[in-house]
Amino acid sequence: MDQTTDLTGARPLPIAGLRHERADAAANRLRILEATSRVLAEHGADATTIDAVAAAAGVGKGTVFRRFGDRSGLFQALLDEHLRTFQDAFLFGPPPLGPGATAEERLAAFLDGLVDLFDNRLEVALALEKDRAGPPIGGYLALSVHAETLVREIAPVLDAPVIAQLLMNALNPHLVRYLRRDAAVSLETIKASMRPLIAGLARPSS
Amino acid sequence: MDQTTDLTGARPLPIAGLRHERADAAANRLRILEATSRVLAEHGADATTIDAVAAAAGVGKGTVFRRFGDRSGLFQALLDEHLRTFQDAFLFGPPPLGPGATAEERLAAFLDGLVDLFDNRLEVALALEKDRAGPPIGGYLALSVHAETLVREIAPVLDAPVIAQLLMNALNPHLVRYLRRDAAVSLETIKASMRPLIAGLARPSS
DNA sequence: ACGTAACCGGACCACTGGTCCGTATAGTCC
DNA sequence: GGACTATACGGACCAGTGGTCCGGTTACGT
Repeated sequence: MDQTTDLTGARPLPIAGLRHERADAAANRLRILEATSRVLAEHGADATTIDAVAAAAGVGKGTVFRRFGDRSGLFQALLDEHLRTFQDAFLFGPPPLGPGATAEERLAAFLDGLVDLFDNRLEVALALEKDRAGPPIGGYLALSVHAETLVREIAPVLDAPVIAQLLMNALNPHLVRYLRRDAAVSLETIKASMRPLIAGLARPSS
Repeated sequence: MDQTTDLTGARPLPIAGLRHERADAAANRLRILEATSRVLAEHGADATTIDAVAAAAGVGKGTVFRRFGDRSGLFQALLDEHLRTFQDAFLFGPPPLGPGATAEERLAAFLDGLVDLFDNRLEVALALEKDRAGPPIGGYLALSVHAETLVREIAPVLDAPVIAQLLMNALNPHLVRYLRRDAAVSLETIKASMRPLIAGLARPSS
């Protein structure tokens, strides 16, 4: 995906067909992403409007849209940064998340990681959730594919894509927030509660 | 909850403390609910704004808000009508949904029913989803409680409320729409894919 | 130094949920 | 039937939001 390695994490351009991204444009992208993080952390997902982000970044709102296309694109870009770390971990990292453990262990670790991710980056995930409508997009897609692969490996006979979707859907940011904040459920409990859901995959269904 | 039996299904008043609901008011509530159904069916959840509903009902938009409080309240009232049937079925109806089957069979039937419900009343569910933020409300609450009871019965040792939430979350209207419409997955496949998720509840986790 | 393609800012637009209040009317009591 | 009042009605109005547009600015290759 990246053709030029860039320590800042900025990708060449979200919109294709252009040669260079001007230095000021790149700088603004960074400022915007950073401002988004800040506003999310300080004021929460609901208060993080594009206007607020633009103001915090000291930039016109037109600039935000030009850089990221639309609201969804902004949060996707931000979340993708975090997702990339997670992705590396489950693709190339040490077991049980990475290769080297059984598929079932890996799936459990993957879902645990997803819980942690939502807990850490709750506001970003919530903000993104607001316009997401069903189909997994952006960084989520890679996660889906991974989950699907693991499910298929555990239970070749079952309909892996659907089960993977169901499992990933069970954990959504809104629910994590509710359980953690309002129901005072610990992360460990949430993770432990996911286990029985995958425990039934291995045995052939009756 | 209902203190006066009313064949039309209209409840006394959404807002407490008042004696009678005037006849014109009751009639308007019905017209609004009916118009909402129609608009949802014809134009989809996204296009179903309060203005559109009010216009379709031949009523001022103020009337809609007075009757139902806010957007969420309108769709909740509409969905609750449908949920009530489902509720009766799993509380008092014949097995496997109603009492008389094992808890595991009942849970499976319950989730199947939820899939059917989302499939039948997809647009209402989607419209409601738009403002719902985490905690189950209105009619959903009763469903949660039921699911929780069944889970507890199957696996007394596990954290039933959390697992119940996870299971119900796995099935959300957005996902059902995506699977059905874009991924061309059959209802049967979705239902079948939920089975392995509950299959693991019974056995003590390792 | 210059020309141009790329970029910027913020005024502007369309649309939405929600409020408000002057007017109309159902229901009741005489 | 008439009058009185709580209740309800309608739609103009408001504030907030995502997204567009374009005149003016600036980076950067030549």
